[in-house]
Amino acid sequence: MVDETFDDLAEGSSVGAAQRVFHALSSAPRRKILAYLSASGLTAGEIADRFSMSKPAVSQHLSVLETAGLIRREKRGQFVHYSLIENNLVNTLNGFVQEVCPIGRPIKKESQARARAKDLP
Amino acid sequence: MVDETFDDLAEGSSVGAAQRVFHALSSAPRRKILAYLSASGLTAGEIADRFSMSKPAVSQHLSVLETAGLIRREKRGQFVHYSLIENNLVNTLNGFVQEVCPIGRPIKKESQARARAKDLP
DNA sequence: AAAATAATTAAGCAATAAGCTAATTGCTTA
DNA sequence: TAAGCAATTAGCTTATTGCTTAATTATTTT
Repeated sequence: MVDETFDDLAEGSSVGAAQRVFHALSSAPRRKILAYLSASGLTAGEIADRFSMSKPAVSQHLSVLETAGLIRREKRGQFVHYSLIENNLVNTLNGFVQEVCPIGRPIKKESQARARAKDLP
Repeated sequence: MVDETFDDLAEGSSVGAAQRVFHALSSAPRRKILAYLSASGLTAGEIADRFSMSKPAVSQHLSVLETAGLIRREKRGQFVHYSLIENNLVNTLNGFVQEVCPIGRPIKKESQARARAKDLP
């Protein structure tokens, strides 16, 4: 067992941006909200109308999505309009896929080196 | 409030494949495991060596990843080798990005229709 | 066959998350 | 300014997660 304590692959803060994004995406209602917002901006009430849960519950989900940087909040009069921040979502997912999928990256090299070390006398 | 009860955007089962994948990805240790496996297959013990937590804890994470269809398990003698199933990971993330990002899809049309309905007398 | 090693399962515990209702804040309008 | 509506915050309950140590299963080695 080796303690490295890097929360995410290349991030220092205790709860990194990637962690917030992936946590936000782990909830089906939150993904559904993102899908709704991909069609058009909506007020908090319009979003809540599309769910069977209470308004405060939806508000919490919106808060999680906003904290993750996936949606933006804009107050107009007594309404709060929410809309998608497409960039951040795509960037985070892409960053992860890059890390896990095809190309070389630091952790890949480290892991390969360790794998090789085991094969030698 | 309207109850629609579709867990994922286009899936019927109570806990859909997408939900399992996103849940699996919501944990930093699990993402780290995926990153290690992207470099080369590893035994359960080799994976556990890379973490500060206990072996059973790592085993649980591996189980979650396997249930999500992100990694495969292969027993050879007394060792268990784990390796990445790249296809499933990429497909699920891509499916989600397709839904949320650029192109037309059922939920998009539905939401746009509802948004328009509000603007009419 | 006994002992050692790899890995998992089981049982239990503290921390977190997701939902509810009730209360609060902020804006608009009668 | 009082009433009403939009939205969030607060306080609480229940379920789930993520870990721990101890016990179990399966394989290999002596």
